[in-house]
Amino acid sequence: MLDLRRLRQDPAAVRESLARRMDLHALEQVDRVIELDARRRTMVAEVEALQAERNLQSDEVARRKRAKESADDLLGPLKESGERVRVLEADLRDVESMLEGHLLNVPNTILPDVPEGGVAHNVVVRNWGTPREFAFTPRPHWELGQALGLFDLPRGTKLTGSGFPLFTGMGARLVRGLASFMLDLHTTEHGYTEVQPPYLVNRASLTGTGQLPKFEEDLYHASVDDLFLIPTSEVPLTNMYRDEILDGAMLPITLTAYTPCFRREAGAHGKDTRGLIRVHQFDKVELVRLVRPEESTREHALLTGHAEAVLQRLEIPYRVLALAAGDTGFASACTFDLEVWAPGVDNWLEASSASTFEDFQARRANIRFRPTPGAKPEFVHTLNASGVAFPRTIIALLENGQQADGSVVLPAALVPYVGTDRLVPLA
RNA sequence: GGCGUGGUGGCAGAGCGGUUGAAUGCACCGGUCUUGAAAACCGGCGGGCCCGUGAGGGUCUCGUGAGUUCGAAUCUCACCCACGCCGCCA
Repeated sequence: MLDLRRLRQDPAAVRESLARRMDLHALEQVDRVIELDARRRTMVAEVEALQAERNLQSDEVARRKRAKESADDLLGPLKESGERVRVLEADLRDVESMLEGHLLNVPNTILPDVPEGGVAHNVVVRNWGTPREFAFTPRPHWELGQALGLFDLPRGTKLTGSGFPLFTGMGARLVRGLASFMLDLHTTEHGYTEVQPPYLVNRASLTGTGQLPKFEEDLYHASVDDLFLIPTSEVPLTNMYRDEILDGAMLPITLTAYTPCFRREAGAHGKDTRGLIRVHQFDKVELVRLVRPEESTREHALLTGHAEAVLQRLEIPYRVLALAAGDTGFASACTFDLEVWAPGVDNWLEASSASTFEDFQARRANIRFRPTPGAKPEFVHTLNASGVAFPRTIIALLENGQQADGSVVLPAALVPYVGTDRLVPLA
């Protein structure tokens, strides 16, 4: 949520920043917000002036009653002005709810360093690792997975539908190993606190992080209880501190969680339907940081490094993309994507997205802190990154590690967790 | 699912329908004292919004929303949440 005062003070700067998203709708929303904000302030002044007058008269009634004097002459006018206040307040509430409705649909502003343009203008800021030279044509992960008995996608489809992968045997073991490996890395070496959160969350939580109200169609909904399956553990982790005022000494708060993620992927039908590239349910280890505003740029780099460390330990070649303004997510002010190299499908696949939201989520979720004891509360800055998403990591492990004999060599870091250095085809 | 109890400021915990934004204690901030610290003492101390360059002023807020009333933390209704017991179940 944007800061109304900032919008009021310098609407041109906000509009300019939003324009970089190349989202005309956002600009229209902002204009509505500016208009409603002005209306709201006029109405507030009016209601409050009337209330102030009423309060004085009401105090006079109280004073006279205490002095055992008659106050009957004041009661009539007070009753009447009470009705007027009631009406004005109802109008005010209407305007305020419209204002909030529009404001919640305005995306975050973009940071100055973010590249201009749309998806095509994302910038590769660095590469890590060197894609292997293959003496044979590398096979796609779905062939490898089937040959190695790691997953059974047709049966997963039978259980639920397409996009709900079923891992089996060493595949299931690999998933479990990856979870332990990543959590161990982040908790022992990067200092995160491990969390095991609920997988269903309420509307307030999803509004806090920005998935609602705009992206409801992307979420699985348990309608009887009006709860939603989490699309990422960013939602429960960030919302842990919703409506709180934190002690500045607690910051930065750094959290990690291993959870499944559920995404309807509405509008993505027919895209990347093969294998594990795009699925409705996947596991992910998430990293969330709540930090002091002045730290957020540095924290963003640190966070990105934590996600990169996972891929480095797994010896997976990857590249870091600075997303262009037009490709940056609704709530994000700046995002770096980590894309792993997948030789079998001959493509780079997003395995992590590291974003800084500045105070956008903190305003929605009302997460504040006191810079020093006794000081006025300020909004924290929130950041998060996948550290990292499983399916595409598994794709990269399989496709990069595959050997001519059909086996897959695992990176050394994973051996203690999976119990073998090599996955071999079923007999 | 049934019955019961309760939701007040960072925490604990008072609160007759009218100088109560809310006693008191703790915590916290500033000060006195001290070589320093502790203790003691003095003072301050919720949050949002609006107006104001500022000092400051106004308004709202005692789970949420409606209602009664000139006036509600205090009365009524609905909802939400927490806790306890029973039932069911991992």
